[in-house]
Amino acid sequence: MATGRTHRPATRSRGIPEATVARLPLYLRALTALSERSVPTVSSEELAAAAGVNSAKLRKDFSYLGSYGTRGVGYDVEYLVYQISRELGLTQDWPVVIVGIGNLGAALANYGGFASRGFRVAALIDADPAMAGKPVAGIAVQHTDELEKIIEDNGVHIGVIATPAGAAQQVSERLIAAGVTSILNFAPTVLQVPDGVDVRKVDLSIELQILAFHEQRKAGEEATAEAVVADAVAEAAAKDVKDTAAEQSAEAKRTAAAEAAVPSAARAEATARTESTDRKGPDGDVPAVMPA
Amino acid sequence: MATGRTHRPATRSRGIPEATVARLPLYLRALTALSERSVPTVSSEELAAAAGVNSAKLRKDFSYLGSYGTRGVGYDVEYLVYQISRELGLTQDWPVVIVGIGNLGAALANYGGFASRGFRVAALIDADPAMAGKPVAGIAVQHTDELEKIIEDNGVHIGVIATPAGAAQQVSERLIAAGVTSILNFAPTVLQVPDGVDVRKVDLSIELQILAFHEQRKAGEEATAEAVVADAVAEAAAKDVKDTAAEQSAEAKRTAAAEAAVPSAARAEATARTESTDRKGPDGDVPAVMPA
DNA sequence: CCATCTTTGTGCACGCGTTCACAAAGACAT
DNA sequence: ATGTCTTTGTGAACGCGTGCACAAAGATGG
Ligand SMILES: NC(=O)c1ccc[n+]([C@@H]2O[C@H](COP(=O)([O-])OP(=O)(O)OC[C@H]3O[C@@H](n4cnc5c(N)ncnc54)[C@H](O)[C@@H]3O)[C@@H](O)[C@H]2O)c1
Ligand SMILES: NC(=O)c1ccc[n+]([C@@H]2O[C@H](COP(=O)([O-])OP(=O)(O)OC[C@H]3O[C@@H](n4cnc5c(N)ncnc54)[C@H](O)[C@@H]3O)[C@@H](O)[C@H]2O)c1
Repeated sequence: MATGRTHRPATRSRGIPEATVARLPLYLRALTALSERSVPTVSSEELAAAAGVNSAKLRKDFSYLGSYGTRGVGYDVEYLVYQISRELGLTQDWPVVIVGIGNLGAALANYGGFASRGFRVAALIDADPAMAGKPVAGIAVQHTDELEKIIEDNGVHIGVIATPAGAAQQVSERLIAAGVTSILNFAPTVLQVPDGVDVRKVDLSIELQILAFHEQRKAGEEATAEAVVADAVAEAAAKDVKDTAAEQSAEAKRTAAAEAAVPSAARAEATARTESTDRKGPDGDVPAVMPA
Repeated sequence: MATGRTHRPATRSRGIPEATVARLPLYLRALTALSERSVPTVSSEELAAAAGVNSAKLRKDFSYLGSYGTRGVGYDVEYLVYQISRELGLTQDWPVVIVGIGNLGAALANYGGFASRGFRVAALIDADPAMAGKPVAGIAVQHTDELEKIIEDNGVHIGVIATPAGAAQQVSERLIAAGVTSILNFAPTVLQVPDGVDVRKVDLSIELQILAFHEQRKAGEEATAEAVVADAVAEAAAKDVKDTAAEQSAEAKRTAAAEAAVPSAARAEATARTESTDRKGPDGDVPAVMPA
């Protein structure tokens, strides 16, 4: 889910591959668990299993950090925890602000995993005047007016956006102008940011859609005759539109497509459909325009 | 953040690359926004800009679905919305259960973006008897005892796990045994699942750590002499441990590493450190073992 | 009907990431 | 000290994803 990486060629000689960086937290978590159980050393095989990756991959990942293992024995757990933590910049304290203290923002503020790894919630910010001063997770919510001052006073470089989609772009601009250079975005929008600013996004809806794709695949394999037929109907209808429209004006084609697509979709759905609600998300989230 | 994909070679002839699948929801969102504004057609260039990707990539992605564009004009918005929706399996209704109705689970249940794309929250499940019957987002929470029955009765194939990390593996096993084949996991654990089950994870902590890594990089570039020195000290201490330990037994090396790593880390931190809290997350989240 | 202009669809090359497989390093026993 | 056994670190091959660049398709205007 990485986005917006400028992927500068790393002036620094030691360039750790992005894919490796993304796995380091995984290794760190597994190592921390071992450390708690006072396990002194661990082999690449064992650790890889715990982290859910290939052991060769893990060894190669570690090789980018240096030679921290001992052949015939494995890796020293405590030592590796320290090295990875240092590489990830976790040996220092990162003040973080959360903007948008609604359902999600409040949950994030309450999340313990935040503080447990060197991240400190420096402030909670919301545009709703009614929220101002109200404590969430033991911290008083501050109004958006204070945003710039908060960022600057606390030397914040990492911001979390949990506002409605419509406000996200503007919020990101204010954060960046005030000094933030890393953003974790929970709003379903593509943020436009200048070079040098890293954006990572977490999008529940996208994750579910990807799962749905594979789920449909699985269902399609033990294809019920019924489903195949329904699909064929939809397919045929779609093709008809295309072929017919080819001989028409672009305008006519568009109309034909829109009209034909809906009924065919409805037909394909008929088998599984339970209830057709009005698809209209709250906040700025765009409603799906699928057949109603 | 894809995980656990079995990556079966796709019996079906039409194999859409995983990277493309992950982008389809992005395109769909941009297209839906255009559709709302009644924009009839869109060029690959425009749509790519809206989705934040390269236009060549977008065209190639669409080419896997078929030839849905018109040269010299672009793509028909409505038609493309339908095709992508169908490809993602969004023309059918997917019942979803959320397990673990705490801070996060409740926020998810309240999230409108869920229902807005063909996903229907079929049930909310929690192990806490006190929660049972309590309505969250208009749905009564049900007890874990009912899990299997709920899954089977509603034909649920997609499950969301928002329990503490310690419970996640067990919950996933029950879900899978009851018929779930796709899991969206918010708990910070690597789930062990059988072939044929897709798992995608959302891990806030990992995202922040990745951001911290890049943030540290940026800070290192306009390296203050102070920071360089502190880093060098830590580095030297670390090296010392390694070199010295090489002449000792593994046991001694481990001890030396553990002891030396802490003070050197503390030293490196000294500049930026604000407050050293006891790192102990709630729930099953593993506490970081870094210098206290 | 022809010319021009726009935009798609894709062949191709390149770079990154993954995985295999193995030589070398080192622990440990004798 | 020497041999055996375990496990690392990495060279090399491969496959996937990305982006360039362009030919072909088709719209549009004269
Ligand atoms: N709730 C979830 O589970 C969930 C899941 C995935 C994505 N999201 C996304 O996260 C975002 C927040 O979701 P939510 O359910 O918490 O919504 P919400 O409506 O409960 O909360 C949004 C909050 O943002 C505040 N806000 C609005 N404009 C603002 C601005 N310009 N500056 C600062 N604050 C502002 C509002 O006052 C409100 O408190 C949405 O974009 C949503 O699509 C939510
Ligand atoms: N809150 C966040 O912003 C956030 C962010 C990232 C990750 N997470 C992770 O998501 C998970 C939930 O976080 P939270 O803040 O909501 O925690 P929480 O403690 O508020 O909620 C956990 C809920 O799960 C229920 N539960 C416990 N064991 C269960 C079981 N076996 N079956 C069903 N339900 C069970 C508990 O009764 C509780 O209601 C945690 O693993 C956390 O690490 C949370």
